[in-house]
Amino acid sequence: MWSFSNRTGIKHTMEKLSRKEREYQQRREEILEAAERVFAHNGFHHTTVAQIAKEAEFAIGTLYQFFTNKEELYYTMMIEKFDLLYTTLKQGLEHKKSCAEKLNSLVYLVLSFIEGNADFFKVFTWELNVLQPSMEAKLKDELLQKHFSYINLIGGVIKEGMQKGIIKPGNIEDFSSALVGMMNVFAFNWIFNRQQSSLTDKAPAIVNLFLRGTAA
Amino acid sequence: MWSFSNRTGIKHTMEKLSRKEREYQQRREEILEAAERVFAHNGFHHTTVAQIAKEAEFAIGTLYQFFTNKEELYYTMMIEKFDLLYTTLKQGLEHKKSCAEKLNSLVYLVLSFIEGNADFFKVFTWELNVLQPSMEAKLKDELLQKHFSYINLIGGVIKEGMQKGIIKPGNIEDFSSALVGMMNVFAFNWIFNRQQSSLTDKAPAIVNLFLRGTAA
Amino acid sequence: MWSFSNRTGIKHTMEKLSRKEREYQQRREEILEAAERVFAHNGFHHTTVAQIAKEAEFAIGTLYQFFTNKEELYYTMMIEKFDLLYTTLKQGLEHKKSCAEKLNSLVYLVLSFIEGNADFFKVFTWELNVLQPSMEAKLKDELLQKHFSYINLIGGVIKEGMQKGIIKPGNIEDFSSALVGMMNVFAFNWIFNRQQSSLTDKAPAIVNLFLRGTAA
Amino acid sequence: MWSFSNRTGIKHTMEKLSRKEREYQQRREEILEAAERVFAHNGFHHTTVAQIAKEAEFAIGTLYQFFTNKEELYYTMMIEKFDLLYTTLKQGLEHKKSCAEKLNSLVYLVLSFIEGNADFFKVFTWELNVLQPSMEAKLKDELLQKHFSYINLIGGVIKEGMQKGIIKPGNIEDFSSALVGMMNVFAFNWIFNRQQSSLTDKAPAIVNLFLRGTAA
DNA sequence: GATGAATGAGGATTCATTCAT
DNA sequence: AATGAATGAATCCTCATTCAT
Repeated sequence: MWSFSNRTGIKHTMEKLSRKEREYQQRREEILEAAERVFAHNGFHHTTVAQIAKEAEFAIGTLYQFFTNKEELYYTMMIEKFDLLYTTLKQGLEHKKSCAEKLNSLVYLVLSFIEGNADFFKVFTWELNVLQPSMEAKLKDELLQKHFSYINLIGGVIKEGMQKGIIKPGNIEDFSSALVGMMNVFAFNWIFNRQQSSLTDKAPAIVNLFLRGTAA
Repeated sequence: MWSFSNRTGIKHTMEKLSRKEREYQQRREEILEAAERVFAHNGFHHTTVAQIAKEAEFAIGTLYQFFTNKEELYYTMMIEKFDLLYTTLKQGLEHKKSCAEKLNSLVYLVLSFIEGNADFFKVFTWELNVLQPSMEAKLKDELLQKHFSYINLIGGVIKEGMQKGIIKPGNIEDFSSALVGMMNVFAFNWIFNRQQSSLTDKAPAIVNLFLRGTAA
Repeated sequence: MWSFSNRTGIKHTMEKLSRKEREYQQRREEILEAAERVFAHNGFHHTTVAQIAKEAEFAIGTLYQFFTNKEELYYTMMIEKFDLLYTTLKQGLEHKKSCAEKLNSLVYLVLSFIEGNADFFKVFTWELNVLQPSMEAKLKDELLQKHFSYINLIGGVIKEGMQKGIIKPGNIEDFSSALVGMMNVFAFNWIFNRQQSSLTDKAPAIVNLFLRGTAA
Repeated sequence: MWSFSNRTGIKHTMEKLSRKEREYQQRREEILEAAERVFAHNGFHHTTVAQIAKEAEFAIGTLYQFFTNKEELYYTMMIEKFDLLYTTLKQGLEHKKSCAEKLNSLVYLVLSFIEGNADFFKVFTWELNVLQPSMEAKLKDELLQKHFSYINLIGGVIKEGMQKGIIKPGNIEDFSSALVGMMNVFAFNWIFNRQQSSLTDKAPAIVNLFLRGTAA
């Protein structure tokens, strides 16, 4: 009997804790989303902490309970986006069999991610290295790590293509770079042209050019 | 008599003016070069006008007699670089006959220009749009114009390739974008990897991938 | 019967109240002690309420149920210390007969108090008047009152010495000041030199200089 | 002939340079004086840079061209005061013959200096160590050096007294401390009592107490 | 009664730009 | 024309205090 109430007690405690935790994470997420919107619109240096606070509907001081400073807020946002991109790709490619299928999905997923996170891409392409002389080396390194993971994931697909004889032997890094480069320009142009038309529509052209260009 | 003195006068004035003008241009150029070095090293926002003045060995106030503000200095520097790139390409492609030759030269010249102006490319890729919310719309437009000229020049080569049946029919803009995208990534990586190896070495790989990918 | 229950009731109530009261006083005291430690270590302005709360192992909000603000906490701590010093001196001098004995004890007790409350002295000497432009005039006045009581107590001993013909006639305030001044410097130096040696060792020298200097 | 005009030229240059230098020093001094007034009135932490700037009739930014930060301004002010005190004492004691004369002058000069620089003393006594956890260790050390110089100067006079048999053998440091302690309390009281009466009037009493107390 | 997350006023510092010399 | 000292608006961050739970 007491063991039950005890369990209930534990449960209750757990619920309480997890509610707190949940609320904490929720607020944190709200702030990150607000930050993404403002950063993407104004760029890192033209964004004031006050703007983000207003957008997030929190007081300035509150932001500083979640992130130690403006830069951490910025990098954290970027890192979480990369995590999401990575996870999305990982899951999306899991069940594809052929290498061509994988490449198709890859390009499609990336472009579609960018379509859905235009703000992030804007920030990513334009400001990744603006913060160069910053002190938050740790966070910056983490961000670069995430970027490498993403590049390596692409490299993996290409490597597989080579092994299967679909892609001609060559420098995997160069091929990955070429593919990423093409996706980025299209994304860049799409954002610049105010997102008329659909970015994902360009996927077939990119895959086609890449596959023919690298065909064995 | 008067005509002589007049001529002399004119000549003298001209010489004087042109010396003045020459000196003016020379100082202006020195400032732009100093600016390029400092901007490339620190990025736009982490560069102070005082730093540029020191690098250029002029007083702060003097810079403001050549450029109305920090931003104009920045954009002017960028614009002049683009002009140089454009001229270089124009001249370099002038006497090439075949389209393949042109493409080869194009890629080689661009990569080689970037190698020789790494600072500029650094700034260009990373900060082109950092200045978004700025007021100097006029200058920004001019910079975008220059960028388009450069893209169009590439488009011209591709169009020619299509007309000659070397490149399969398709969206010229897309093809240009793809090519530019590939060049940019390689440049980006090269700069990131501290410029080990030569960037121009990558030219054949890029052209090959592009030509095979777009072959008719 | 009723008297019993009454007594019990009263007793119970008293006990309850007094337990509550006791617990209240105990917490209050814990907070004050924590405050003393932190204030002495960091000074008033470099101490945050959060630090004190952590040191006291209470929540921030709890402190505010015992003290209306940071300043009150500070002054209260100081006042209680002065009370303690005063009581210690009062009791310590009570049974001394001769004036010389009293002076000896006085100096010894003060120095020994400072030795045992170095933190307090640190705060006292260095920050007594830092809070000048503060609003809590009432508390500050109380603190000054306590300080005067302490000075007067010393004055009393000196007065007695004059009446007994041991100390030459003169301005009692001046003599007290001189004595306090000497004690303070030694205390100051002792704290500054990281409390090597014993501060109380200096007591004879001080008393000697003072007594000879003021001998009738 | 040219040598003369040359000389004139040099002279002119010298005058020009020295005027700049003179003006620079003058502004610097004005700022320091304004800082002294405001710091003494409000204490370090209750003084804002804006207040000092207003008092000095300069813009905030201008202060930062003379002093790297608020703390440096503070310490510099203190250090210069100590320099002045030291020089004043040094010169004032130079031509005194007897040790008693020297002690008399010493106490008189110190008290009189404090009278004329009440603000400085206020700051000195109350805040010397408030800045403990600060980073400007270099400046703080310099300030302590100046303080030691002052103490040593007093120690020198006492040592001389011992050698001449006027002061009984003993710990010079203790004797200096005792004297400084007495002077400080009187100064403290005088400042506290709103500077009624004259502080220097207390000099004879102090010297008398000290000399009798330490007589051989 | 206890808690500690949220608040936002306040202050130090930077730096593009001006203008008197 | 060249200079660079003076300016002060702008912005990041801190922390005493409050109040909903």
